[in-house]
Amino acid sequence: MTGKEKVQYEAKARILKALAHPVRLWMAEQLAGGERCVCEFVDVLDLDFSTVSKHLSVLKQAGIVADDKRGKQVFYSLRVPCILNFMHCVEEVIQNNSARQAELAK
Amino acid sequence: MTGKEKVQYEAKARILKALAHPVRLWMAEQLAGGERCVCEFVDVLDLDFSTVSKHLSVLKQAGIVADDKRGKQVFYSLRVPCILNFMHCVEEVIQNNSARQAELAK
DNA sequence: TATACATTTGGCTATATTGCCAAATATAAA
DNA sequence: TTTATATTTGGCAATATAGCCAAATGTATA
Repeated sequence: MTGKEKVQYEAKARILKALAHPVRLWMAEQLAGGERCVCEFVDVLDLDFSTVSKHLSVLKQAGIVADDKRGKQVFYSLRVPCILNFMHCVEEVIQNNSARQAELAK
Repeated sequence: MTGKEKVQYEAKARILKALAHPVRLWMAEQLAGGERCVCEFVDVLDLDFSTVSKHLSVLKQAGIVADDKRGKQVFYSLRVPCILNFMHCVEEVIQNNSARQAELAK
């Protein structure tokens, strides 16, 4: 792995890492259905307001979501919908894993 | 987020997390070109043998790669090539981020 | 059998992440 | 202007991750 490659893969990994948390992943998928304000997530997520805000901040830093302040609220939206295509693949991995588990159990 | 959803998103996040490291991401892409033994990665990666082995173990646990012991060597291969499709999207995020940075700098 | 080679495992330290609380900030309403 | 609401920020403790070393395991070769 060359020095240039290293930098590139660190950048890619940063983006994956931003998505690699159950709450952030769920939020990203929710945003595919349209923008949401922080409070809407807090209502559903049984997490501290500050925790939700920080998760969204991680997604924002990574460039995955955009924020838009309107009045007292901040609305977040998905900047890169292609993110979601990947989820099919992740689900495929999970299914393969289950199938293999079942095979081993036989 | 319901209890069932929570479990599902934890599973998805585990898979993303396995990929969310520059070395593991790079190795996964390398494996798209065909199987490699641990020592081949060690030669290129300036990391301890045990570190490389553990990274591959993380990918294996996640179901992303398969291992095959032949003689003294263990060969790893990519179980789920669709993983790589996602990289285009990640690169798109990176490009958007650069473009936005450039716009802000103006 | 003894030895060398390829890999994994256990253990340790350093660092990063998560989530809560309290405090700060910003904006609208009274 | 005071107050309430929405959000962010700073800081802390608990937990997870990364990478090294040393030791254990498994397999081929001498």
